[in-house]
Amino acid sequence: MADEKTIPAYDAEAIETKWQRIWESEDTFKARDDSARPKKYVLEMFPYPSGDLHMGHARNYTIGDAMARQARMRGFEVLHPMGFDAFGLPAENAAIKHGVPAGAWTYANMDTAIKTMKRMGFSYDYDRLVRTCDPEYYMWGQWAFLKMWEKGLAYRATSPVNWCPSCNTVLANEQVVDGRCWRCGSVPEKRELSQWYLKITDYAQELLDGIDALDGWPERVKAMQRNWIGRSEGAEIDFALADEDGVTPTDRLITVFTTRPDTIYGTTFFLLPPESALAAELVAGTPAESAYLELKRSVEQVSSVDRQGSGREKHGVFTGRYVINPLTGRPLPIWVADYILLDYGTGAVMGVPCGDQRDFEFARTFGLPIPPIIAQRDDPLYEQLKDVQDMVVAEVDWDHAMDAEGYLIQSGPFTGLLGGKHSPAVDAIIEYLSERGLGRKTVQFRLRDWLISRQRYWGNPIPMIHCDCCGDVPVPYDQLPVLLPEALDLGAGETLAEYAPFYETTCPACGRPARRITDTMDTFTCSSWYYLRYCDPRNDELPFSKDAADRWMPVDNYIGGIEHAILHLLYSRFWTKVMRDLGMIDCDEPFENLLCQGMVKDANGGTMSKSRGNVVPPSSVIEPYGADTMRLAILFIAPTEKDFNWDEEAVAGANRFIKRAWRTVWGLAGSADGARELDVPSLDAVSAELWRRLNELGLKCTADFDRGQFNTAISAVMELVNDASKYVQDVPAERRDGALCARVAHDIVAMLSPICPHWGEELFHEALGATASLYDEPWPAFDAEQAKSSMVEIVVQIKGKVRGRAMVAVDATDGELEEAAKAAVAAQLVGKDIKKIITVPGRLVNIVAV
RNA sequence: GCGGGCGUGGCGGAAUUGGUAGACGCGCUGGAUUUAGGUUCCAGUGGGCUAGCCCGUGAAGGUUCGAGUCCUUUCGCCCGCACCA
Repeated sequence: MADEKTIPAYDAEAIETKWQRIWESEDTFKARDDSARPKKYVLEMFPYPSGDLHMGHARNYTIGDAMARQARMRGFEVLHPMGFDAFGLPAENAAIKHGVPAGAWTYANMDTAIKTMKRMGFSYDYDRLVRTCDPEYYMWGQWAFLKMWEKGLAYRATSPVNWCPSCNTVLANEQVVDGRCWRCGSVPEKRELSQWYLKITDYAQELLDGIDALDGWPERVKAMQRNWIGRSEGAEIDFALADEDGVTPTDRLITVFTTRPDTIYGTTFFLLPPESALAAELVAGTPAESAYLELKRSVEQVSSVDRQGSGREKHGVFTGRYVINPLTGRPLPIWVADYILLDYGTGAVMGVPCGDQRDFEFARTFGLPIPPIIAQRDDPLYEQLKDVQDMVVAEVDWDHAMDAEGYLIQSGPFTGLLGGKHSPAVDAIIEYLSERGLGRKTVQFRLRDWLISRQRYWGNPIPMIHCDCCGDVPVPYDQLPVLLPEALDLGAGETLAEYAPFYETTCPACGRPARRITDTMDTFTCSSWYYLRYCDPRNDELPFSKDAADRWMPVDNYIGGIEHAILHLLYSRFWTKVMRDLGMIDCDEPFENLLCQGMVKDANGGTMSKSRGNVVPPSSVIEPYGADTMRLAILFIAPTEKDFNWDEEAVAGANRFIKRAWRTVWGLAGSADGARELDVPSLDAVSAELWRRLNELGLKCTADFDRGQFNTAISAVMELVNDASKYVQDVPAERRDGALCARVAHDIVAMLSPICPHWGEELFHEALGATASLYDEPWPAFDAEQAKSSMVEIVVQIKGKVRGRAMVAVDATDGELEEAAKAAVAAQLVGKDIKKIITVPGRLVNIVAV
């Protein structure tokens, strides 16, 4: 019998070290490919090894670990792997700064991080560890590139790209955030370069459609992806370039894209972007040329940051040339304007000042006419022009464009139709244009192809060879991997492009001397499929076997930061679909449920950063309190998806609870009677109530775990610990039910163990006498029937206001409920007329009386 | 401008389908233990007053026997995208 004096002290460090050693030596968390249990794949976004782990990692992995451990107890075969996104620029920078090879720096950091992961007690299957900078991993990225090359999904093209002058490399569109480099914050320059791309646009429609089925993803992430893909329905319309006389159409057509073909009768000018080759050609040698060149130059000087914002003043130059409006036959002056983008749509726009705010502002700036072609029913113009097909009113006096729905006026045969996005007028005009070969219905995406080449050393080499005779030739599969050389002297500024032992080779097609491509792939290519490699991490014939991937995929629970809402999560969806089309897997969405955990801020709500000096390192909590307290605090302070401010008091509170629960379990264990089965009918009233609470709170805790709502799961266990400790305190030892004590102790330990695993194992073995791991133990079963009490307190309302309470049998009939309720508030019903009585069994009775 | 989300005590936050608002914890107040501090334990803790009633989930309406929850309007905040035609 344990009393206060014999309960061992809670020594977190000793307990945690002990169990970490046992789990490791017993392979407790190995995922078995041949298990008959249903699978669950729990995954946290793998870290970049830039040093030790920080609080954000600790939170991310604690959430995943609690899920993984609970899933195991719930009978799943759990795959819970970890790895490192190990290529990237910080390693190169460190190499240059400290003179250490990038690889050595990276591997040392990974070792540090693994130590911390183990110290936190995360239940990873370390046998499946993946490091993206290992040749055994990255060669399969090269393999995938070659497969995509064969399918036409990888290609080389020359176009204006974002060049980061500080990182000395190009960036993908997705990596330019708010007009700045996602990593270093520099403003990228536009450069015309030959670069390598993956054709993610081939999957634009499928990537968009797939979002609808991602029920387990947060709305905001789905919204961001939809936004990024940016589908627009509209029409392409061909405008004939006019001869130099400005009125005679030539054979040369310039096509525009518009979502509002219904407004074509309101077009009064035609727009090209400053970078347009056509614009340069049109003005060459004309009086407009110098003004055009000046505009072009000024646009190049303005950064893309400053070019943003709809309030910006618009600049333009008239080229002196015209196109012909295909429906009205009227000539339209061609202007070059700085608000037109070269790489969206067709790079040419019809200017409709009446229906588009930007065009409106442009027209006002340059004195171009703004004829009304759309009006709402309550607009006087509507009455005046609803039947007028010809242009009668050539100018409006509005102060902004009318871009809402309205009825077409002065619009030829389409006058009177309802116009707007997806309107009858749009359909009618597209049909009219199509029949005459002047235009066609089309869909535009904002999504661009994924620019994957980087002019950096520490990355996965693109497995291509350039031969002067044969062009770009793929490295044969049997020559993979293209190894990244380790002998480069980064400190001296040497690059792959200058390192002859790497780039000198022969052409696989003709055998003549040729040069390897010295660009490496964007690190996001490495992180786009690591979750597939975990399924079969040591395969040396394929990136993964189909059997293994089909067994484990999709990832059931994916946990990580919101910062990857577009980049990583979109690329991974794309990669998965490519693998599916290669016949490598059956599934076509990699992540079933996505949880974006909130940030850990400092005590004042500020972002933790080294430069601010407000970083709370995980070790500062582990050392005084232990990993279990840290895990408990992280999960209890706030719901997983919300930001929280680091709170030293709350951590101390978590430690207080874990110690109290420790004492309570030992106290219960001291009264336990392992030999006897729990006999519920024989329990006395106090014991029966504890039994009922165990079932009630156990059910709540289980449901909260299933929803990933750890803060309330913990609060349910806290309530149970409160009740149990009161029981031990109030009931004399000889009157406690030993079997009940054993059961309650066991269930408290089991329910808290996904969160405080070392604490759980120690109590399970030392206080409760178990011999096998707690994680081979099934999650406790609770019974909804046993959670009910025989009597229940109901609320008695009069006209919806609480006026009294009554104890009734839980299975009381409506009539009994009414009688009990009336008795409880009899005094307040005197002289009143009861109109109606509503009864809600087990909850309340509402008496409507006046 | 477009899209997503959120407003509940001093604080973090609870509240399946509309059914006792504020679970659980932090903090605070009082008490016990203690030489003291800390620890632990007990009691209390939304606001108001005339002390058993009134008011209370950003605000105002509505539906309902009954609204934090549903509907309408409105205010405030956060996040993402944005000269995308």
